[in-house]
Order: sequence, then C-alpha cells, then structure tokens
Amino acid sequence: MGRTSDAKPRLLAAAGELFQDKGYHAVGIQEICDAAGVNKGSFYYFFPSKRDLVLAAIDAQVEIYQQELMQPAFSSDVPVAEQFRQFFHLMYLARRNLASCTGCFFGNLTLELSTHDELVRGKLQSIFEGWTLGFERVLQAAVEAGALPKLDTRRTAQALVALFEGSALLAKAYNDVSILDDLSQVAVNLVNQTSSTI
Amino acid sequence: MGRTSDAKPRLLAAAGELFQDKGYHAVGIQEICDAAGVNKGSFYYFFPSKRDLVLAAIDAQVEIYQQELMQPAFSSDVPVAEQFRQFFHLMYLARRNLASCTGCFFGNLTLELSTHDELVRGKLQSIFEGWTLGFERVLQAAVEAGALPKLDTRRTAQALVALFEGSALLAKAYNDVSILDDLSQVAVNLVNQTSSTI
DNA sequence: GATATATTTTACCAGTCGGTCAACTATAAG
DNA sequence: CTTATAGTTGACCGACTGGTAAAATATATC
Repeated sequence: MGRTSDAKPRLLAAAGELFQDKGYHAVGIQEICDAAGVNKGSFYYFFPSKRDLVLAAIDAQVEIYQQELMQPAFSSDVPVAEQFRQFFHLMYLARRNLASCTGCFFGNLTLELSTHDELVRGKLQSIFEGWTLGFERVLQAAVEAGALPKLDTRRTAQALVALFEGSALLAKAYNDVSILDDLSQVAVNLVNQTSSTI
Repeated sequence: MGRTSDAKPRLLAAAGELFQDKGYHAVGIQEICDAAGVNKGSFYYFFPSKRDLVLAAIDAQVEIYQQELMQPAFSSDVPVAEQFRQFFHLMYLARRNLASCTGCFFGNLTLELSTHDELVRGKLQSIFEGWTLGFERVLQAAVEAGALPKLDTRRTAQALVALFEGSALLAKAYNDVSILDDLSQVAVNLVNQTSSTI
C-alpha cells in the first residue's frame, strides 16, 4: 500500500549512463537526480548512499552485458574463434553511435574505485572472474570437440578478457571505436594459436 | 635572482603517486600539497590549475616509464618475444612490493579523464601511440632479421599495448600483480604466433 | 471513504572543493 | 650592502559535495 514509483529504475538507468561516460567521482548525486527527474530527497529514500547506488548500478549493468554481449556472442554455432570476434564486434556496434567512446563500464569503475572501496573491487573482480570462467568453458568445449588443439584454457580465457578491456581502453584513448573491431582479429588469432598448446 | 626551490618537483612526485593510487578526482590539491610539504598558495605559484598539474605529472611519468620499463626491456639482445615478456615482468616487479595493485598510471587517467578533457585524452593517446610505434619497430626489426615470420606489425603492436593495459586492469581488479607475469606468456605467444602471418 | 504507508518535496547542513590574493620573506645577482 | 624578484604564507571565497530531516502528498488496500 501507499503510492508506487518507478523512480528507482530511472535512477539506476541514469546512474549507469552517467557513471559510464563521466566516471564515479565526476558525477554528483544532484546530476543523476536531474537526469532521472527525481528529487535528491527521493534519491536517499531509495539508496542510503552514493556507494550503494554504484553497487546497484553495477548489478544492473551485469544484466545488460549478459543479455547484449555474452549471450548473443556465445550462443551461435559458428566456430569458437568467430564467437570471440563477435563478442568484440558487438561491443563495437553498441558503442559506434555514441558521441564519444566511453570504454567498458566495469573497466572504468575498476580503475577508478578498486583502490578506494574493497567491496566494489571484489564485486568487479567477481564479474571479470565470471567472464573468464565463461570464456574458459567455451574454449574447453571446443577443445573437447576437437575444434581446437589442447591449450591453457584458464590463461587464454584471462588473456581474452584482458585484451578486451585493453581494447576498450585504447578505443577510449584514441576516441575511436574501430579499434575494438580491429583487435577482434587478434582475439581470433589468440584462440586459434598453436604456439600455446601444452 | 630571488630564492630557489624544489617544491615543483616535489609536487610532481606527490601528484604522480597520489593520482596513481587514488585517481584524479579522488585526490584534492590540499592532499597533494600536504604530501609534498608545500602550501596551497605555493602550489598555485607553480601550477595555474589542477588540470595543468596533471598534464605536467603525465609528462613526468612518461619519462619514468621510458627509463624504467621501455629502455630496460627493449635494449637487451634476447629474442624479441622475451623482450616483451620482460616488459610485463618489469611492471610486475615495480608493483609487487606495493600495498595494493594500482594499475597503469596512463590507463587509469585514460578511463577517468579522456571523456572530460580533450587535451588530456590527446596526450594519453599520443603516449599509447608512441608505445605502439616503438613495439612496431621492434617487431619489424625482428621480421627483417628473420627472427619472426611476416606479420601485421601495427595490429600486433597495438594488441600488445592493449594486452598490457588489460593485464594491469585485471591485476588491479583482482588486486594480484602476478596476473601481469602470468599474461606475459600470452604476449610471448602473440609475438611468436604463426596464425597472424600475412 | 478511511487510513496506513510509500513516495515526494523542500529547505537545510557541515565539509570540502578548486582557486585567489596581498602581505611577507629569503636570496641570487649587481 | 642593496635591491629586484623568486618563492612562501595563511586567510579567504563562492560553489558544490554527499547527506539529513520533517512536513506534505498521493495511493493501494481494506
């Protein structure tokens, strides 16, 4: 009972966008409230602090990345290496129409917050760990199917995550999304490589 | 004439350290001044603004990275791939004794500032471009010496920069420097790979 | 329709931010 | 020794920060 409201999801969406393109410290709660069309007092009704907001915003973005990057890229029946190319390419597509290249939401927050806040760092770590385990599963399945030679799946998976995050970082530094597409070829090579066989 | 001072280099050193482990927005000028043992008024005698400080701090760090990473890694006569391994390893050594893993100075600033300040972004871009060109030269020399098969030097060089930045990012997320050493092996494979030959 | 309660509104707080300024001091150079 | 000047000091500013509190309001439920 009492009145209902969609202010909370609006705040989460606004926070997702603003943290993404300005970073955590560069965005004030007032600015997020303005973007969401919510009063600051209402903000503190839904979130006890800015830190709680960013924790919730991270969860919301995990969901989005899962649905718009992970599932589309790794559910097809094309060769494994092509699935990784697709992963990079989907990020490219998602960023291509933006005014400026804003990097990866999680990578941005990692570099800005993980020395400040151990809880945030742990959350981000477990997200990257989830990606790594997911990549590893995909690679392992391909190895078992004979599509790939035996390789160090853990290290390769982690390297693919690193390459992805590094590519997003360079794309932001150069303000040029096409770097993501360009380096997707290296991800392909990395998967198909024979030199790291064991 | 007039009195002399080493306050400026002290401010640059303090700014380098504090920006490195807390980020740009999370560090105030007062904090930098305290760390450097300088009054805030004096700060503004040397630097017109915080933004000018970070620009100068970037230049100072370029010098340090050049002398402590680039030159040591790429001046030896070991095989090319080993030089890249050394590059990652030197970063590992530099970070291993720190209380927490703070990532790459330039990568950190890229993700925090390049959407705010076009001048900073351009400066960081040209630093990464310098690394890329340097890597490319090393690879090209190895190809011409017959030590490596023909490969897309530009793309490989950029991928190595991306892998490095991504590794530093993951190391920060996991708060575990050893990731840098671990992924150095992938850099080695990437250089020695045959699948990306043209 | 009454009412308990979920949400909104607004004014407010102390602290910190980047930055300014004018007076002061030490010293290098003549 | 004088003096021009490079450097230092500390008080100060307005704007903005994250966060609080209490009164007002709308509505789902009965």
